Parts: sequence; structure tokens; C-alpha cells
Amino acid sequence: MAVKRPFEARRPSLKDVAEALGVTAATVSNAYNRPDQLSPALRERVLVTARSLGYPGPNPMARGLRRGRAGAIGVLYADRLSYAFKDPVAVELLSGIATATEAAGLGLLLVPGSPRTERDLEAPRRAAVDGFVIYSMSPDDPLLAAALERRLPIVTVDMPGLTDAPGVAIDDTAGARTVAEHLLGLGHRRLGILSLELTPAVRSGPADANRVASASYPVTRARLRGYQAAIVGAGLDWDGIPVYECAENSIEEGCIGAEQLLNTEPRPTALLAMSDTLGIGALEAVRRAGLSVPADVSIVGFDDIPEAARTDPPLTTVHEPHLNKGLKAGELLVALLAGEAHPDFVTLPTHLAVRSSTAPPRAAPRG
Amino acid sequence: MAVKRPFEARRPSLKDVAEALGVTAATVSNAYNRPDQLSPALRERVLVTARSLGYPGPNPMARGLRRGRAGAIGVLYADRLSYAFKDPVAVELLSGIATATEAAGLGLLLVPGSPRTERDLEAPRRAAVDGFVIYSMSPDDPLLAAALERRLPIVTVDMPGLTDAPGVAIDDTAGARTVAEHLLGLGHRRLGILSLELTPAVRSGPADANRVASASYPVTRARLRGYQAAIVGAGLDWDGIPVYECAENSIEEGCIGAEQLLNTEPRPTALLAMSDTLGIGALEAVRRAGLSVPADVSIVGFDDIPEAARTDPPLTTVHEPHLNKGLKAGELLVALLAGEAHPDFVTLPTHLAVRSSTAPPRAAPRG
DNA sequence: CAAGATGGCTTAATCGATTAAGTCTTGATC
DNA sequence: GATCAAGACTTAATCGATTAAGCCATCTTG
Repeated sequence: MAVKRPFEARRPSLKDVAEALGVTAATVSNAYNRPDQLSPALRERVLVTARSLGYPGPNPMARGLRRGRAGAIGVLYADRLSYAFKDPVAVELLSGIATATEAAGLGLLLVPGSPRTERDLEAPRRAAVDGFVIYSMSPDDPLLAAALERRLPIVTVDMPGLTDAPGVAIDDTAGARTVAEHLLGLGHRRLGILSLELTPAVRSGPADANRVASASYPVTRARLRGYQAAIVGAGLDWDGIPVYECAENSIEEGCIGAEQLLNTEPRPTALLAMSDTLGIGALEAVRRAGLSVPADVSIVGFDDIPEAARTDPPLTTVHEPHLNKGLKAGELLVALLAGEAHPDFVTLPTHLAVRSSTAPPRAAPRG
Repeated sequence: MAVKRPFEARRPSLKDVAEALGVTAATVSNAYNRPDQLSPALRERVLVTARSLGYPGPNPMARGLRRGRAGAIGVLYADRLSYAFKDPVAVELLSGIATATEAAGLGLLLVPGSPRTERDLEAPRRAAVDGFVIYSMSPDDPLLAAALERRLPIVTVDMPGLTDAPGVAIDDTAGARTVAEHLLGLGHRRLGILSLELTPAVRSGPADANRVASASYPVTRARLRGYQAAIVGAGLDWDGIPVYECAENSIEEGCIGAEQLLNTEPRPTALLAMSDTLGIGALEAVRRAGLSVPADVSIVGFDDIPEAARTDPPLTTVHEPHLNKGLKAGELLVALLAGEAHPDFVTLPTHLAVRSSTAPPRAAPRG
């Protein structure tokens, strides 16, 4: 039962404080921003008067307009914001970015927008930011185009070669190749792939060679290429490998996809999950099928999210320095905003984290 | 080696586009904001010219200033931003808030600021937002005061009764009491408490009765009260219960704290962790001590983060609707901004989620 | 004591848009 | 053919600050 004030007074502005004191707006402004420009006594009076008038401090938008700085950087993400928080990888990345922006005293604006409706394109246009970190977007995403039109400094993450902007990424192809080679080296010959989204036009289900070839998300593309290189390198038929595309990077989707892959004949002895989240889902699917990991089926993930080390069994995966990636991206953008010269592109190292979800296939010859 | 343009041209503004076309700025503005105000042909010409001039679209800060709307809401959090992303509870809450703001077309600005230095107080002051969601802050936090001074609409989360602002919370005391009663009901008599931070002045270690009584974080206070009510209700001595305060809500801290609690004589048969994150750490500590859960030690958490259902063994805990809490908070703030009447305070229900980390103590009489 | 330095405040231009109200055409209507 | 309405732009005020430059009085210094 909050009481509505009958007379909703206009919020006081700098000028009101100035008039109340008989000084000019410039002086009040200086009281806030450049204390050395006025006597301590007057400054104190200004601050006291401001408080008593209920002046909420210099309006951030007016200040931003005048100074040409928003004091925040924007993060652009392919999916809905609410989803970004469900993805441990995105969360870690954001944490890294936040560390950098926080150190620079900048805010972090999460820009809403699934690339569905026209209205969403307004989001990056309206965002009061000094630059963007653009994370893992499809090159043909209209949201990306809208952000680029702002002509602000940008840093890309996991989008190598997409723009001439600086960015940070890992070598997804090499990572994927390494983990696939790990399985092949253990002797696995029947593999299944649990893939992330292939294109912004989402769908779940088995993906045929055509669809696989049409993958537009840079990360998905790169990892598929890595798997392919290892598989072809081992003399296996790439087109014979079943691929299940998950419309969403979630445990549930991973579980459903893995279930389907486990039903293909002959049953794969190892599953390549393109993310740990999908891998955790696969772990569950194997359990539900009454099989065990790694005795019956080996599972590998990708990303090395924190939970991967705590699953049962702990997940063999490709370690990626997410936090560092975010940190670097943030620092790059901060440096860009400061007008510093910048390195063009940073590629961070990955390494295979062998844990307990992989073993040689039952009664198989060692590779 | 990005090439610096030798002559960094001023960014074109509305006026530049207008002049290039021989119309007024108003017309160009209308081309963007009110297409019905001009002929489709001219609008098209405006848009084309804008593009060819490299006009990045209406400046968000200028628009925001004029319209009196920032188009974003701020989130204020007690800790460092980077930390917020490490806390699954905060992440879920943010996800909920994001859902609401996204639906309203608003951005989400994460305001940096650990309450350390004077400089940090500038963050909430500089944030270009239309309102704040304030999450679980100590009432005496200067950051909170700084945000309040902005006199913007606010919604609190997990801070019942702290301001007269609308907010959302759960009944932490009842939840804590229920989970403690669950343990007592199983027959446990020797308990240990793994507590979250008691005050903004952080420290790790055993907390004596004085320090426990001085807890200022509303959530911590409330949960302690709940434990206390159950314990006292069971006829046990509250002051005899060892409490370990974790300076940070992390698995590592939980592990360290649990280790200490397990070393007290006589060893507790059950540990009350004030969060699932601490509980997961406790699980690890028990494992390291060569004991087993729940045979030797029962562990309960609080929060019911997603991972709690997947730990080994799955954690008995108090389920809290984090996502919903965020969603409600976001919706409340959006409604407030829209000038709608609002309910004052929402208290969301919790319930006990009994899983496999609790059992009667070994060879103990049933309670 | 004149010249210069310093401190303390004001002047006035400016940042880049939005929008209610007004003007001028052109076309329809009786 | 006068009247009105609608359509297409323009005028001009305004949002709330920041900041370089200027002005005046007071203090220092040789």
C-alpha cells in the first residue's frame, strides 16, 4: 500500500541546487567532479544543499552525453539473456569480462535479444555503451549487423576471422581433434557426435551430411572440422558417423540426443559431446539405458566447465580457459577504449583433460 | 596491425544527415522513431543517406536524456561482479531478472562494486538506469546508500523489511528451521554449522557466540535464527553448536570449514551448510576424511542449486525458487517503471528436498 | 609598490537528440 | 469555389549536465 504522492515533484537538477545557493551550475558540477575548482567550504555547502533538496546527483545520461562516454560496455550474445545464465560456459566468460570491466570502473550491460523479431534489433541500437564484446554469434545474425552499425569499438570472442576487429578465441579445431584422437587412440571405432546448434535456425534431431556441412556457428563449425580431421585421419568414414544436433546446450537435450545415438545400430562405443553440458546429459542417458561409463560407452565433453570434474564419473574433456578468455576480451576492449594500440587477435591454448569417462572399448583391440 | 585512420573524423550526428538531405533534424529523428510522420519515400532516403554517411543511429544517451529513460535496469550486488557469476544462486537469480527485463525490452546493467574504496561508490551513481534490483546487501553497506540516493524505483531481493520498497524474498528462517528439524528428527544430536558471511567485514574461521549474534547480512541472520529455533526447540544448547564462518560462498571454503568442523570433539554427526555450494565442499571434506555420507556424517545444504541434485550423493536441501524470485523482482521493477500500482512484498515458498545425503546417525536412538 | 601568480567563481558554448505546436500544400467535399 | 481535413515538414524549446576560457580580488615577491 505504498502511498502515491499527490504531487509528484520534478526531480531537482543541478540548476535547482545552484539557484538555491546563489551560485552557477558550473560550480555545483565542479563540486561533484573537480573539488579543486572551488573552496572546500562552498563544496560542503553544495553537497549539503543537494542532499536537503533531494538532488540525486548528476544525471548519468546528461553527463554521458556531454562527456561522450557511457561508462559501460555491452555484451552481445546469440541467445536469450536468460539462457546465457544457464550456460556455465557463458557464465564463466561473463565472469572474466566482468573482472576486466570492474577493474576499469565500467558497468556491464547485457543486451537483450534473441534474433527473432524486428523489435529486438533495437536493443543493440539503444544500448548506452562505449563498446561491445560480441560472443559467439553467427556471422549472418541481424543482431550482429545492428551492433556493427553502431561503429563502436568491439572485441569478438570465439569468432575468429569474422571481422577485422580484435578478438580472442581458442583453437576449437585442434581441441576437437585432440579429444577425438584420444578416443580413437583408445581403440574406439564406432563414434557418435552430440552437436551444438548448427545454425541460428534452431532444430533438434539427427543431422545429415548436408546439414552438418551447412553449420554457420563458428564454434560448431570448427569443432566439427576437428572431429572430422581426427576421424578421417584414422581411416574412418566421416559420413558414416551419426550426428545428433541439440537445439539447445542443455543437459536435457544432451540426454535426449545421447539416447538416440545409443539406439543407432551398431551402438557407438564412444560419444563425442560438443560441450560438457551435453556430455553430462549423455552420462545420464547411458545410466538410464542401464549401461555404464566408461565400461560400455566412453563419453567426452568439451569446455571443461567446473562441474565436469565433479560428475560421476568425472568427464574427460577439452580444457578451455573461459575465465581468461573473458578477462582478455574485457581487457582488450578497455584498452581499445583508452585508445591504446592493441594486439589484433589472441588465441588461447587448450589442453586435453583426461578423467574417468573414457576407457578402451570392451574387448576391443588397442589402437 | 590495425591501421589508425590518420584523420579520425567526428562521428556524424542527426544534424549531419539532415543537412546532407536539406531537411531538418526533426525529420531525420522521425524517420527513426515515428515513420508515420513523414512520407515513406523520404524516410527511405533518410535511411539510405544515414547509412552512406556512416551515421550510427540516434545516440542512446542523447535520446535517453531527452526521453528521461535509460532503457536499462541496474543490478546491485554485495560482492564483486566477477564473484556474482561464480555463485549459482546469483546466476539463477540474474537469469530470472533477465527474463523479465528482456520481455520488457530493457537492458540489464551489472553495477560493479565491492564496498571497499570510495571510488566504488561512484558506480551506482554513474549507472545509466531507470531503476535498481538490489540483491542481498547488508543494510549498512555504503553502496546501498549510494544507490538509494539516486531516488530511482527499486526492488529488493532477500532483504525483507530493510526499506519500504517493494521486494521479494523467501522465508529463510522457516526454511532453515525445517531442514534442521529434519536432521534432528533423524536423531542427530551433534550438529555443526557451516555459515555464510556474517558481516561485510569478511573473515573465515570459527565464529563465537558474539560474532554469530552480530550477523548483519539479512539472509545469514535469518537462516541462523531458523537453525537456532529448531535446535533450541529440540532441547539442545545453541551456544554449544560449533559455527564456522566462510568468507566466501565457494566449494573450497566449504571444504575447509567442514574439515574444521569434523575435527571438533565430539565429531558432529551432521553438518548444516548454509548453502549448497558450501554443502558440496562439505561433501568433499567428508570424502577426504575417509568418512562417508550419509553413513558417518549427514550433510544438508540450502538453496537447491541445480547441481545439488547431481552430486554424489545427491544433497538434501531447502528448495528455493531462485529463478522465480528473479523473475518476480524483474517484473515488479518493470511494473514500477510503468507506473503501475504494485504489491508491496512477495514472499515465495520454499520446501524441503530430501535426497540421499541425510540418514539417521550410526547406532543412534531414533528421535 | 608594480607585476605576476593564485584561488575562486562565472560565462557561454556544447553534447545529440525528441516532440508539441505551427505552417504550408494538396485533395476531397458539399 | 470556399471550407476542411489530412499529410508532410519545420520551428523552437528542452532534457541536464561539462568545461575551456575569462574575470576579479587577494596574495606574493623582489
